[in-house]
Amino acid sequence: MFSKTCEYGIKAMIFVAQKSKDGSRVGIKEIAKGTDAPEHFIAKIMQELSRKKLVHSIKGPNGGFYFDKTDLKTSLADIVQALDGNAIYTDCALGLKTCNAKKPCPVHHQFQDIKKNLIKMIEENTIGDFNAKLDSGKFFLVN
Amino acid sequence: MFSKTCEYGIKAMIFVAQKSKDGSRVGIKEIAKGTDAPEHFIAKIMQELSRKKLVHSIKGPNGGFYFDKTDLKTSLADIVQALDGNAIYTDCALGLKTCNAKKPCPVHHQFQDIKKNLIKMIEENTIGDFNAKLDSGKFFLVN
DNA sequence: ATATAAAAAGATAATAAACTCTTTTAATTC
DNA sequence: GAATTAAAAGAGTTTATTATCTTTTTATAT
Repeated sequence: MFSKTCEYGIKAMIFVAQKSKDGSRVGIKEIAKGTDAPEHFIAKIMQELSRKKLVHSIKGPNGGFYFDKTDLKTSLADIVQALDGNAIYTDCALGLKTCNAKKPCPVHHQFQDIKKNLIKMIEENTIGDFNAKLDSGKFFLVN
Repeated sequence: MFSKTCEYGIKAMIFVAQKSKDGSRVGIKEIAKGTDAPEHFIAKIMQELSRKKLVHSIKGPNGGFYFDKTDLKTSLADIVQALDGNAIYTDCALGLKTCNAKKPCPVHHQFQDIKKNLIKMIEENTIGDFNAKLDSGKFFLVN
């Protein structure tokens, strides 16, 4: 469904949001451990998300990544777009460049329904929404 | 959503089904042109689909790929599974190995809904279903 | 100021996916 | 049965993704 980059990105964002509830910051090593992701790879991903202002960071001792209140409104769609681009919005299931309602590929209409649901879902779910859920201890970021 | 392999595979299967309605066979070159896919690559894909009996083929002059009546009942899901495996059935959106209803990742429930719809759709749509639709001239395999 | 901590940036390496080329095998037609 | 046609199989190349390593910059604390 998503690239590894995106999978790690979503996990990391949820992890950081969770940890930064009390205002503390999270370092790359802690994120890597907490989400079972390769340290240097997740570093690149967080850099990118930071550059795009979906998360904040400060350098130096006691530095790290953190969420501010607006960051909590970041949706899954924002993260997916930042890391995987908008292929999910635009791309035809069969890879046709100009597939649309007027000139549809044979599976266009079937997939439009699915994609509509998927897009709605990732746009409606924000990172903030997951905070409360995770507190219950009923959800997991590593196995 | 799917790999290139799978995109080409679905297009090729629809194309062959279409062309073999009157009992004729379609060669790799014709498939490649008709679906705008790299010739040698689509050859590999058809080989694999043929090995898995989702389409039939015979060698030599007047040979090529063709559908018999049971082949028409092949669903999109069959093709996806043959080429991309069953990741779409089993894989967690965040890449967790043992993510399930009992031990869900934070986005598990959201994605289960989407996946359920997607799987239902690809299982219900067969290649045969597209034949009639394509005859109308309202659908396209190349742009 | 100096040492230290941590992210940012740049460069490189490994793996997998996508694509191509060549040879072999099977079937057909003459 | 020789020539031809077309898929099957095997091997190889290119490109993209994933992952790692090294250096630089920025901030903090002592």
